[in-house]
Amino acid sequence: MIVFTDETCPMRVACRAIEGKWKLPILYVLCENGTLRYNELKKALGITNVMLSNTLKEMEQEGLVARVQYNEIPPRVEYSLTEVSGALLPIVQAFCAWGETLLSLEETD
Amino acid sequence: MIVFTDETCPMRVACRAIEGKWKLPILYVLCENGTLRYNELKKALGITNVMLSNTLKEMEQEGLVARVQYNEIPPRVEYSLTEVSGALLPIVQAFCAWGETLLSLEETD
DNA sequence: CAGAATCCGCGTCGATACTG
DNA sequence: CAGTATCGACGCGGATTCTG
Repeated sequence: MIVFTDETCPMRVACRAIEGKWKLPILYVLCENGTLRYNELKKALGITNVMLSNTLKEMEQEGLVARVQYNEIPPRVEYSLTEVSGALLPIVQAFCAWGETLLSLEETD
Repeated sequence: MIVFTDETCPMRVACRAIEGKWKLPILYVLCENGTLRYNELKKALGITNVMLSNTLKEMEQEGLVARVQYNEIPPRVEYSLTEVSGALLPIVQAFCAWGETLLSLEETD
């Protein structure tokens, strides 16, 4: 029987990579909109500074987002997908499509 | 710009459906193994009674798992995917494949 | 076997204010 | 503009025990 408890269970590894409330949403808006600035992410997500900056920092370390900082005034920092997270694009889109069917199911009851 | 804050954002709807620590893992083991009994789920996941029974109850109400109870002694209850959650199968598998690539990346560093 | 009940720590998450 | 600092609440999630 396939189990989730194995350290090498791929689903376990994948789940750990996107755990938390905001990682998937962040990947989503980056998928849909491409490169975004910090405040654009914030608006698109409806997230607080604490959660956004912490989550982005984690994701950067895990290689899920790329951060580019321009030394201008006012500051400009842009976030985008990486090679690793870019591979999630079809999955994100399929997952989204599934969300649409859920939505249409809700309407009919 | 595509935003996550809209109530009708499909990603938002989809995320809400699988939120929490255990819903995706449960769907995964049901995808991989087919119908499972309560204790089989428990073993495959490494989850406590509280979390398993609560999460299953939620998922049943949301239409993500089907519960069939046989009135035998000792009791037997079997859980399986539904039409709605069955649609997630390709996504779960793709997500798993992504987990494999993560795993292979970990090995090489 | 398939849960329900209870108790509780700790991490998640958010609001608010502040800074280079 | 792009964050950091601090504080606090809430509830997720777990250990243990018990039941039909």
